[in-house]
Amino acid sequence: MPELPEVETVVRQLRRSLVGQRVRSIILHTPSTIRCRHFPARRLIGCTIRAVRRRGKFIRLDLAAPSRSPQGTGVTVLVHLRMTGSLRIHAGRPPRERHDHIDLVLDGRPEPACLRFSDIRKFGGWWLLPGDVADAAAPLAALGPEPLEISRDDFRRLLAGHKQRVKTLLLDQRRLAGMGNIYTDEALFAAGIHPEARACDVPAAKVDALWRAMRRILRAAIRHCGSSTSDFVGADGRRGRYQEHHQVYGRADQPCRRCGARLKYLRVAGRGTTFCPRCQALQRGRKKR
DNA sequence: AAGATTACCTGAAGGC
DNA sequence: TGCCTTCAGGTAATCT
Repeated sequence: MPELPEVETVVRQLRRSLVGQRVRSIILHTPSTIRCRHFPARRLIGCTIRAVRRRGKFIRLDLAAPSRSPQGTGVTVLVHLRMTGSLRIHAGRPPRERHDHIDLVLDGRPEPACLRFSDIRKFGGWWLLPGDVADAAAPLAALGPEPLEISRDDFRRLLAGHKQRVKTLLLDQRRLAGMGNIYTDEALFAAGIHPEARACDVPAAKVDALWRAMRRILRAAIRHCGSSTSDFVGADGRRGRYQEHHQVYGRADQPCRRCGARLKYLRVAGRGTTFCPRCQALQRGRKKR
C-alpha cells in the first residue's frame, strides 16, 4: 500500500525523468479519475514540468504555463495513489490495459514518453489546481505536519493533546501526513506501545521512542524503495524491498522476533493491526473503554 | 461532537 | 470445479 516511503520512492524516480519535460497531450480513459470538476485538463497541454514533490501521501507536479499564455500562474497536479494506484514512466505509449486511466503524453528525449496512471480499484485520483492556490486549496490545506519534519516537542504535544487511540491518531492525515497502516504498526512495535493505548496516556519516554522509531523506520523504508506486500511498484516498475524487514505487519500468529510470543491480530481504527502482546502491553489501569 | 463504522472498488484466497 | 464469503485498506461520508 502506498504510504510515505512508497510515495517518496515514486516521487524521486519521477523527478529524474519528468522535470523539464513538456506536456504534449492528456488522455482521460477514465474521466472520473479527475476529482476536481472546474479545471479543464487541456490547460495542461504545452505546460512544462518544473518540480516533482511529495506532501503526505500526495504526489505533486508543478507545471509552468507556456510563455505568452493567458494563464500565467501555471498548474499543479496532485495525485493520490490510495490503495492500488501507480504512476509509471513508459517510452512511447504502450497499448492501454484494463486498469489504465490517464496518460500524460510528454515530449521525451530523445523520443516521446508517457506518464501513465493505473489503478485496479479506482480509489486513487488526480486534482488539477491553479498553481498559485495549490497550497491553500483542498486537499493539501488540511494535511498535518510531515512525520520526518515534526519536532520532538511538537510530537509530544500532538500525543498529549488527544484521547484517541494512538494508532488512530497516527493514521489521521490531518494530525500527521504520511503514516499508513504498515509503518504505524512497525513504529508502535519498535517503541513498545500497544496500538489501543490512548495517545495522551503514553508515557513520555515511550512518546520519544515512538518519535525516533517513526523517523528511523520511514528513512530505512525509503532506502529500500518502500514495501511491496501486494502490488506496489515504483515508477520504474520495480518492487520495494522493505517488506523483508517488517517485524509485525503481515506476521500475525508468528513468533515475535524480539521475545518469541505469538503476535496478535486486532482491528483498530477499522484496520488490521498486528502487535506483540508482550512487547506492547497496555499499561495497567489504562485499558480501553 | 468525537469516535466508530461503512462505502467506495477489485482481485486474491479460503471454505465447502 | 465453482460459487460464495471474506479480506486488503486510504479516505470521505455517515452513523452513534
